[in-house]
Amino acid sequence: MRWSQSLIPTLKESPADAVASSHILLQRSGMIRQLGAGAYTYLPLGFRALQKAVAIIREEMDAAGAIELLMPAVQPVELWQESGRYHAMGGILMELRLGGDKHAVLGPTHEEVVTDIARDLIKSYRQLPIVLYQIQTKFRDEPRPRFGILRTREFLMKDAYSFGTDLEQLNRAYDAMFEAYCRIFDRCGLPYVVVEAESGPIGGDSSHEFMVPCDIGEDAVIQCAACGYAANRERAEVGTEPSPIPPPDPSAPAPTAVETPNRRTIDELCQFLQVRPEETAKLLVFLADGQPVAVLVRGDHEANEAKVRRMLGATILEPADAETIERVAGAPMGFLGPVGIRIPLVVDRAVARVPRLVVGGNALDVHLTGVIPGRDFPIDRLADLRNAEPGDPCPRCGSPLAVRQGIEIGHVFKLGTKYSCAMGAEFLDEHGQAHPMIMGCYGIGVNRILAAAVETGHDKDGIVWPLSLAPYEVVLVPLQVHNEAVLDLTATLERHLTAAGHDVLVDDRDLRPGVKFKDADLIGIPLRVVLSERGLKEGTIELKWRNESAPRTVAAEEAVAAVLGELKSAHEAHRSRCEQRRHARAAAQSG
RNA sequence: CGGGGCGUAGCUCAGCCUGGCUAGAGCGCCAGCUUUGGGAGCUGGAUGUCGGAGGUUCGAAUCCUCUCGCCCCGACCA
Repeated sequence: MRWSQSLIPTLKESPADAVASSHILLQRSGMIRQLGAGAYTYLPLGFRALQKAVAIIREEMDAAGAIELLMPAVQPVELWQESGRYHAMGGILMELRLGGDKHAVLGPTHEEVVTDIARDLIKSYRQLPIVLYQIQTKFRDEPRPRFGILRTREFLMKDAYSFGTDLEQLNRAYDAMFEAYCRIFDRCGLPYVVVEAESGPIGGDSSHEFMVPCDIGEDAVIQCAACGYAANRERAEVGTEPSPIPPPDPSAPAPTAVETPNRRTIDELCQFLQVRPEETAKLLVFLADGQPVAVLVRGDHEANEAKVRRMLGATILEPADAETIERVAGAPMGFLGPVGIRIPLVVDRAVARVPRLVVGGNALDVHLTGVIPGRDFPIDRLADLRNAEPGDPCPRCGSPLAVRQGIEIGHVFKLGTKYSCAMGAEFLDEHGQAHPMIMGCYGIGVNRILAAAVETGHDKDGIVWPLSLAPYEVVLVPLQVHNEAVLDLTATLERHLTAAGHDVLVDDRDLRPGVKFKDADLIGIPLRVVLSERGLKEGTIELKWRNESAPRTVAAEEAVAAVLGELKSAHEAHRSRCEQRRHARAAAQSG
C-alpha cells in the first residue's frame, strides 16, 4: 500500500480530551476517530490492526474445534423477556422501536439467541458437545464510556458458547477455550495474567478473567508475588492471620456511649473522636433473599457482597433501604452497631482482631467506644466478608498480597443450566430422557486487545506494535521520491515482500525525511527500511526495528533477502516464544 | 444518576472577567520559491452558523436563561 493513496491522518498534537495513552496514540497515529461518546471509526490503519486480532482469534478458535456462525444484533424483545434478562440487564440494553408496535433490542451479548438456536436445532446427545462462536458487534448503553476504545457503546466481541450433556463435557470445553485464549493472547504479544473471577450466583470457582496489567485498567487484580495466586478483587480471598485471636480482657471496662452529633461517616467519626479507621467497625444491613442481615466490617474495609451472599447461602443479596434499616436496627444509617442488634449478625474476621472498637450505638448521634468483640457482641459467625487489600495475607501461602489495575480482555465462564432451563434447551439421552444442556460462555473484547497492546507497547515517539497486530509489518521509506534508483529499489522490495505474503506500507510522500521518520515511529510499524540517494551511492540501505535505537546498514544488492530474513527470524522467534509458553502451561498442568 | 471541567477553523488554543475595529495565532491544507537524514524557511491564499435556541442591549464569541454535546471523578458494570 502506498501511503499517499491510503487515509492516514497523523496528528502532531494530542487531542485535548484524550487521557489514556492508547486513546491519545491511536488518534494521533490516524487509526481511530471519535464520532461521539463511546463511538469510534476505525480508519484504514486501525481497521487493519483490528482485523489482525480477528484473524488470530478465528484461527485459534477454529483450531480448538469451535464452529463459527453469525447471529443478528437486532433481536426480538420477547427473547429477553423469556430469559428474564429484559429487566436484569438494567439500563445497558438498547431498545429499538420498529414499524407498528414492534420492539427490538440491540444485542449486548448472545446467550438468548444462541440458546434459542440450540433448543430448536440440537435435539440429541449425539450432536453434543458443540462450541459455537461468532465475531460480531455488541451494543451496550454504557453509563460512562471511557478511555477511547477501552469502554465503548458499540464494540467487537468474539463470543463463544459451549453446549454439553454433562459436567465433564463442560469442563473439557472450558479447558479447551482457556487454552485457546492463552494461545490467542500469547500470539498477540500481550502480557496477560489469568485471574479467578467472580462468577455470580451460578458456579463456584468456575470463572476466569484474562487481564492485562496497566494503570488505566478498570478492574483491580489481586496478586501474590510469592506463589502466583491471582484473582479479581471482587473474588480474591483474604488469608487467615497465623496467630490466634486474643481472648477478651475480662478486666476491661464496659463500653462507653459518647455523643457524636451528625458524625455519620467513618471519616467524620475518626476526626471527631481522634481514632484511626482501623479501630472502628461499620455495620451494614443487607436483605438476603428478603431477610435482613447485619454485616460488620472494619471501618477501613469494604464489604464484599458476593462473599456475604455465599456465606449466607442466599440467592439474592441487596443493600437494605433506609426505611428497613431504621425499622430493624432502631437507628438511622451512620449510627448502627453490633451491640444488642436484633437481626442475625455476621462478622468479618479482621474485626475480631481489634481489641477495642468504636462502633455505632444504635441510637441517633451516639457511638460506643471500648467495645470488645466476643464480649459485647457475638463473634460465632466469623468469615472472610470483605474485599482484599494490599498487604493482606495470601490465601494460599500467607505472603502479602499486592493490588494492580488491569484491562479485562477475556472472560471464560461456566454457565451451567441457567439459560437452558429458562428457555427449555433440552436434549434426549441414549435412554430417551430429556435433560437441560450444560452451557459455558467465553468472551473476548477484540477492540480491547488493541487498547491493551498500545497501553503496554508505546514509547515517547509513538506506538510500538507487536509484529502480529501491526497494521503493516514493514514500512519502506524512500527519502527521495524523485530519484530513480531509490524508486526502483523501493518498488522491487515492495514487490518481493508482498509476493512473500508480507504487509508492506510504502511512504511515497514527497516530504522531508524528519517528517517521515516521525510518522513511521508514531504509527509503530515494526520494521523500517530506509532507502536513500546517499545510501545507494554507497550501495546500502538501512533496517531498523521499531524497538531498536539505531539502524543497521545492509548491502543494497541483498536488500530483498535481508528484509525477508529479518521478518522470517522475527516471526520464528515469536512462534517459539508462544511454543515455550504453551509447553510451560502443559508442564504446569501435568506437574 | 451525583460532582467538576470544557465547547471559537481539520488539530492545539487565545479572545470572554470589564460587551464595541473586518473574530485571531500556531500546526495542518492550497500555490510559488528556497530547502532536503529526525516534525524546514519565506511569500501569497482558502477555511468559522464562535455547539444550538431564546433573552438583555443601539450593539453579544463576551452578560442572562434554557438546551445539546464532549471529557474527568464517583455510582453502575451480564
